[in-house]
Amino acid sequence: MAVEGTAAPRVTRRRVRTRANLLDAAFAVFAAKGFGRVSIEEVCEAAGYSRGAFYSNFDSLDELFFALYRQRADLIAEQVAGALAQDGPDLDVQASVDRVTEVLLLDVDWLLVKTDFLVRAARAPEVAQTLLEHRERLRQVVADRLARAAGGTALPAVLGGADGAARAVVAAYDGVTVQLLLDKDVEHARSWLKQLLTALLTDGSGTREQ
Amino acid sequence: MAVEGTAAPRVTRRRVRTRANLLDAAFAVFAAKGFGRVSIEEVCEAAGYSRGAFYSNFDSLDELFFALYRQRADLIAEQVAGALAQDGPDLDVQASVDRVTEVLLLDVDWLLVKTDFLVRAARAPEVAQTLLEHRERLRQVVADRLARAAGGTALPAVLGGADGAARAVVAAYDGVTVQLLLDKDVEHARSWLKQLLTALLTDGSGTREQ
DNA sequence: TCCGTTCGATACGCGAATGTATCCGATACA
DNA sequence: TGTATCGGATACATTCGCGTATCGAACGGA
Repeated sequence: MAVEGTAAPRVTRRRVRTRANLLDAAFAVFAAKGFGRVSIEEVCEAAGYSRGAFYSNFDSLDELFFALYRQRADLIAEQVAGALAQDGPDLDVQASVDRVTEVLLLDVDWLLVKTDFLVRAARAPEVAQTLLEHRERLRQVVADRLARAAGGTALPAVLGGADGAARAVVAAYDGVTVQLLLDKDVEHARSWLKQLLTALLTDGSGTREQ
Repeated sequence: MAVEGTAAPRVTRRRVRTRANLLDAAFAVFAAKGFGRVSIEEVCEAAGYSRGAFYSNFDSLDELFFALYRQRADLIAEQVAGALAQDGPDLDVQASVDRVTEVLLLDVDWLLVKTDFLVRAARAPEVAQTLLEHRERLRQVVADRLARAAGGTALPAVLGGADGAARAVVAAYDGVTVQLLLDKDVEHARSWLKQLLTALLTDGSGTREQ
């Protein structure tokens, strides 16, 4: 027996597939042309449906975009958490940095879409809320990892503990992302992010120049 | 006698004013609604002109946006250069960090427009070129300043000299910008950027925690 | 002040994208 | 397998923004 309070909407199998297809197509189209330059029809065409299917599943392009972001953001969050959880409690930070870097700078298309979403969020507080929550989740995962490792490696006090350091990690990620979006050099971005994170999370004792 | 090779286009005074007004209005409208959601007519209305004036001065919204970006970006570049040049050759980095931070995080509207421009650049290589050049100019100014101060304060070697450090400064700026666009807390962003830059440009010797 | 040029306003036609209303085929369940 | 419901396609009206062509007024030089 369905335990739902309201009338059961009869969970159709086809609907789920269609919705997923629309989301996937939207991701590709948004990445290629940018959210601001995409019409509903383009998404439908890319997914192999007509506009009727779209309006049956979403109210507006904005709503689809929002759903798309949540879907992918959750996925990334899981991957990052996975990359950080899989090693022991007192392993070196360096290894974690490497693994997280691989995950964060895996897919340029995602960075493109994410930046589009940022632009939207910057002008819509309720959208910004979602993005902030996602970032907060990521930050928390990183902070936990750093706190666990704090026994082994010391953090620069200027940042204010594992919490501040985690914030710095996110900032570095965002900063490198910007450059990557312009020069499209993923490998360079990766190595540079590793470098940045290393500089931030370890102090430079014994290796300063001149 | 006009020394121009081609026929003199008779530099009208009114035209200059109109163009400037359109650019100013565009800045306000773009900041408020985002480039992707602005029509030519909206810009004209905000400036107090009709579409005829627009098409007499620009070929497309893209062209106006491009012109707008160049104008403002040059302005910022000058301000930053000024903030860094005004102190002596061997003054402490800290003072420069403070002054530059004030300039860079002065105007949220500019950050909004700049991010819109980034999104466009990410999908149009020729636009990206302009943005990269602007960033390169900024980076160079910072690198010069850091090189001058290198005698006084040591830089963490992980970043690879003044050049790498300058790159890191830009990345930190971009990273903090993202957060600022979401929470709109300019003061917090400023103090945090200072903190980040300090952590990046000085090593943590003697002040690490635990 | 007069005149030729330039600038910007107005009016028009056009195409694209939207949202809706309706219809037919697919699907789930008995 | 029959049937009621659901999902997506099609067709339509409408709105919106664009680009152009034309006209009157402002401007700058003599």
